[in-house]
Amino acid sequence: MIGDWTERFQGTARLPRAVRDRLIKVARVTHMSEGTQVFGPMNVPDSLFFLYEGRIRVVQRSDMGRDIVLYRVDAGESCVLTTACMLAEEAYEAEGIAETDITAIALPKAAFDRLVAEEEAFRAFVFAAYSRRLIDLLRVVDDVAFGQMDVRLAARLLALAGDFKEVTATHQHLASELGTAREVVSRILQDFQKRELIAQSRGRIALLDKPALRDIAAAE
Amino acid sequence: MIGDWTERFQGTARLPRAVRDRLIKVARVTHMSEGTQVFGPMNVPDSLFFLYEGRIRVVQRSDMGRDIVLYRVDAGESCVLTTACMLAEEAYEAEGIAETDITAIALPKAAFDRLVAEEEAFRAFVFAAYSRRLIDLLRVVDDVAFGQMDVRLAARLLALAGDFKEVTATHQHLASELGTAREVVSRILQDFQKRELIAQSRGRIALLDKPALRDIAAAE
DNA sequence: TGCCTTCAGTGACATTGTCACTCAACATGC
DNA sequence: GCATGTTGAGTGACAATGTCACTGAAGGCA
Repeated sequence: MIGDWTERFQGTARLPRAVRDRLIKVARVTHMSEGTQVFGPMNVPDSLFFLYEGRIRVVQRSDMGRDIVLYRVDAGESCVLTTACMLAEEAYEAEGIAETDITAIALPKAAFDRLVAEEEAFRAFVFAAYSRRLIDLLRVVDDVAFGQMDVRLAARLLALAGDFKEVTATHQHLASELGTAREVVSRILQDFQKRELIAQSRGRIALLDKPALRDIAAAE
Repeated sequence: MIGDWTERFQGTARLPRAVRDRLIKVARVTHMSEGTQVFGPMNVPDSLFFLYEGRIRVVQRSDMGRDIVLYRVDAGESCVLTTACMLAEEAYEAEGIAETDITAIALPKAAFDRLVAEEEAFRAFVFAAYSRRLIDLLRVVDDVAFGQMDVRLAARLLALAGDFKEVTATHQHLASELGTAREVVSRILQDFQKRELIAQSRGRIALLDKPALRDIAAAE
């Protein structure tokens, strides 16, 4: 059942069967439950993680209470920040939190090294993963440095909602997504509510007018 | 004279002579003068750059006039953002600008691939470079999202001054370093001046009290 | 029903960003 | 020297965002 995990991997670099088979041999499958800290400053892994099932949220945490979500690792992707940390052996402050129950595949460093050396497809996959995260972070920098908060909030609501019409999140959660304060989120949501773009109840936000929200989010 | 370039490379992964010799064979040496755009959205390189001499400033540019410096590439380092871009083939908005005259070594993609496959030291070097930049970007996100402007400005002044007592930069330049507006920099520098931490003249800032500035910068 | 915890709303204020200017410092040509 | 143009810096008013100290509402539970 784990045998087909590589088929889930996205991006330009799908791994062929031969690579997949080699991976399976050396990998250890691990499970973690929702809310677990997968990695963090105090919790540096000695293996490289590939996510088979579930989702990880990677968060930058400030000395004060504020957080900001850097990106999410979905099933089929690799979490290169752990790799980065392992290889650079530098301090960093980001932490990864299991947003659902997860199944991950841990690849010991030596095995990783050998695969990178010997399998071109694997190499391409790893580099693509790195590149993707670098570009994700560029996006975050752009948003935080130059983006307006209402724009960012509208975009985040739409992203969190997906195909649904409702988001289950407190104002505090949304603030921690965007790296701002709860009061700021409250203010902007009030405004959205007055304009009848959303309806609020405790812990839930109904998106009444997605097209209008998309307009706001597009002003980026 | 270029033969010893690998010796300059920093970090955990210095390249041994064998790797170095292979590199020299396939690399093309290029020169660019100060102010040239080394790479950018409209100017995607087809090779991987290793900087032999000089410095490159990597800047994120917003749709409005504002900029922010992401990091600098010094002699002996590699510019992985170009790599990232090449491999991911995704759009990005950052651009690299030669801050001095530079000498770079361009490695065609095929040669890069072969070296990564065959030379463990080179592989380690490349991964370390990626990791370093990821961590640099985490730092930028942290600064922009949670840092106070006076703290960031004090830190940047000290960094730009190095061992000297004076910084040659306009308020606009400093604003573009930090991703803020000129007026904000002016205000804060006024304050520093009133407190006799600096002295200003057109285009130059003398750091009168570095220890005090360091105190301010340390409040990060 | 009466507490208790968590979530959301509010007003005052500080910091930062934006806009529309003015003035000062240098460069250049006469 | 002087007139003029260009660039760098200062200023005040205002908007957006962040911080603080609250209040009150919603839901859980004994």
